[in-house]
Amino acid sequence: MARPFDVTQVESKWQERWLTEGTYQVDNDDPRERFYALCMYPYPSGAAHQGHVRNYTFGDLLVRYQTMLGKAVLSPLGFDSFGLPAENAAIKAGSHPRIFTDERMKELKNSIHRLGAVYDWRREVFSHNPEYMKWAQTIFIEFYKNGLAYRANAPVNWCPGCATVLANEQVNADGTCDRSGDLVERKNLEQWFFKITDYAEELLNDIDTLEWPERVKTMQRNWIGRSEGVEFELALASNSSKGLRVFTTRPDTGFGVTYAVVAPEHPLLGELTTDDQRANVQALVERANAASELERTASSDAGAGLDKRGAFTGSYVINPFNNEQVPVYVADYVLGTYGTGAIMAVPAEDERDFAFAKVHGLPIVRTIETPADFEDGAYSGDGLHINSGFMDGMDVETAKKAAAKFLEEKASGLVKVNYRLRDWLVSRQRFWGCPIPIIYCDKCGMLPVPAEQLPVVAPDDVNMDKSGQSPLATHEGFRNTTCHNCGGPARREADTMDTFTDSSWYFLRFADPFSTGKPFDAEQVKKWMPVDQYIGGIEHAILHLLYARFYVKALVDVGIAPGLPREPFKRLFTQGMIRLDGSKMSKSKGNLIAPEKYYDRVGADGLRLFHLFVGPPADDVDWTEQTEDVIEGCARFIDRIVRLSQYDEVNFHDTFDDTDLAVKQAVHRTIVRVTSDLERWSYNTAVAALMELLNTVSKQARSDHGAHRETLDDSLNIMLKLLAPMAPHITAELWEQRLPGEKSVHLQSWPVADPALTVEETVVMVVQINGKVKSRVNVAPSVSEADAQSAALSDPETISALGGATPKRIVCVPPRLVNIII
RNA sequence: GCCCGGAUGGCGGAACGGCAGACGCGGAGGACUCAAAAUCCUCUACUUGAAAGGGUGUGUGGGUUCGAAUCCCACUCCGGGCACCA
Repeated sequence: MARPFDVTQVESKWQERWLTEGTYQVDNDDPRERFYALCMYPYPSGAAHQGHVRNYTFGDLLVRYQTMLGKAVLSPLGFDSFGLPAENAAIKAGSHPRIFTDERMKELKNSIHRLGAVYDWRREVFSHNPEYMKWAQTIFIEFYKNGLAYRANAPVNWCPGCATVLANEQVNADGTCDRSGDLVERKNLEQWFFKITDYAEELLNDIDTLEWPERVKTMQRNWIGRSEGVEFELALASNSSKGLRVFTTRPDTGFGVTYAVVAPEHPLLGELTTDDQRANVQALVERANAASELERTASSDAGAGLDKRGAFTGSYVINPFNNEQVPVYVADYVLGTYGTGAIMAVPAEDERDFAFAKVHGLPIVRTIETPADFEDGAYSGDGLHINSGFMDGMDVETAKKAAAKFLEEKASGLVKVNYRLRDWLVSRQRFWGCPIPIIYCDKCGMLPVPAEQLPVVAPDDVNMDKSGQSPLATHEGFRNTTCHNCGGPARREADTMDTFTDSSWYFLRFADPFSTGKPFDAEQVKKWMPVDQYIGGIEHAILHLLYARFYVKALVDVGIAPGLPREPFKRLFTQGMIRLDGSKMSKSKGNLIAPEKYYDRVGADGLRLFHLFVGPPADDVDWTEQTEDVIEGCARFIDRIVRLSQYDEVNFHDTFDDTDLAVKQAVHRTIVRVTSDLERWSYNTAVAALMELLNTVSKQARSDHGAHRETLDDSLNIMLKLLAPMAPHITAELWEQRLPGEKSVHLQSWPVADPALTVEETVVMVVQINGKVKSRVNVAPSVSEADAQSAALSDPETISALGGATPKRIVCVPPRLVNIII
């Protein structure tokens, strides 16, 4: 493809200039209105792929557009540089993850640079930078001191492939590891947790204040999983001073309780089990322990619940509603980690209880009248209560309140809210992460590492082989230390922090990486936060976006970020994925399309235009054979602009005439269109509008009649400004060629349309007969209803189409249409 | 099973109750050229018709409306999330 300019030369020239002239550096005391534009900082996996290109194209467009609007735009970038892939690659290559990571960072940075995306690199943050680690550890210690970080023995998700524990959020719905795909095992281990559950309510409520895609908000709401109910006591039949606490969201169905169930992990199970049932119970518990989390909690195609496995404990409890004895079972469909680990079972109104009751031959008592067409099974809808004593005749909502009151008085009942959200497990038994800054002293116990000893950095000569324990634990030099409190021997914590802790506050550090002696200066950060526009992939809908929200709230509360807004990301945009042959492009799948070949052929500008033009930014993109042609088409558009702005085959005339006015109007209407399209994330139509404008301008200028020189120049200059955020290199180059000595197109103000040029003098009004278009007439945009009607009825084509019929009714919507009903 | 999102020419998509298919890709024809590439111009939903013109058409079926791709109801298919959370 022969191009009218040297792409590589032009693009590298401008990339150098933006960098060396610090065009997009911005200071914290900048007096202009502020805008914080942020793309999720990447994991450095090597050269950029099309997903990165898409992400940074959108981000860069925003940075340049907001700058032209006159704002001080904060545009930082960094790297989420701790993580498993580097560690695994280093083990394989016999290298060190830092060497590996530094190389990948360099590659990625280079290919982002070649895209022409501009950042204030003075603010770069990367996780394995000791300075960043120091503050990450400081934050951990502050969380610890404020009771937000704690150590506990708990059943945790263990991934054998990654040889580490995982957070709940990193386990897929089918029980496999989000990263390696291995089946996750359940283990009891001492681990570190962050108390995200303290913030469950706030995290849930604040979702309403966010300008985020509904989809993401719904996913977070579901993940937090709030449910309101009553916790109360079922007294043991054998000893009424003791009770089994259960949680239910349906206290109104209490009269239908025909048994109770405890989880296999329930602390009271031993006591509840009678001697004659012990063998059965033992077998059930053993089977539940052996079963993977997958078998226990996941489901088959038949929906929730496999076979309802359980065993009778031999004990009975008293249902407080009717004082009847009901048997207590142990079953693995009840989870030890949710609610109280025990439930009251109401088979008539709960599907799972129903299935269990059927299998074990337990009675089913309906407490809600089922609708006439209801067949069989559990009925969970609304209806009037029956068989329910004082609740008979009440609807579900009313009965819930009555039952709660009853349980508060009679059964130590407590109205309670439970969340599906669990505390965030943050310790990892891996090497390439930020070490947890804690020591264990035999005399003084568990102590945070003092500030002056931070950061705790791992030594280089550690054996990282997967042995199931933390690599750092095997390094005696690291492990053994001295207690700063008593001077005696102590051991360091050998686990590292989840890398999601690093990505939970990097955006705060970006806003102020300059202050010394603290993670950041809250006063400085306050100038930029919250992020005005956050851009990233939908895959972070739960994990990163929930953790970061928690971090910011916690940082404010522990006093590291006083006065900061409690929500970090005001607006979020999630871009679509790029798919090749139906599956997501990713390094692990090995189906990447490198941008490099496009940089040489069509330029970063061509590739950027393609990503903007191919479809709505939020939609997925299918990379097909046609894609190559569309990319060529985008480069062709650039070439046409180059040729036109160099007056190639252009004719001129001397005086401004109607054809020039029409062009001028088209230009100003395009300003309106492009501006509104950029504001509403409709980049594909913004590019289309510019293509249309080029067609219009070029057609006139290259006709025999030609263009008025001054009008053409104005048109071209405005077009270059509108295109500048999308194709920054060529627009900067052409601007410089056309207007030498002027400041760069990127420092120009965004064009404003002249209202006098955007109004239409006449518009085409459609004339319909019975809703079908029969004719078109020209009318003034301000035409009255009466004039519109008479214009339609006197139109010859309409008269002939009517064929003498008398209109029954005429609908007038001036100036758009007249619809004649006959 | 529950909750979201989607379905428009050969293809990507446009149209925020008012001319369906902007813009681009592909395709056809033409100009330029010794020729090709590049570039430029014209046409391009389907169908019927020699043409003028007519008919049909936004996943399917209903509804609201003078008027529906757009709003409502039911369904089909595709994509995503959640899923024994009491």
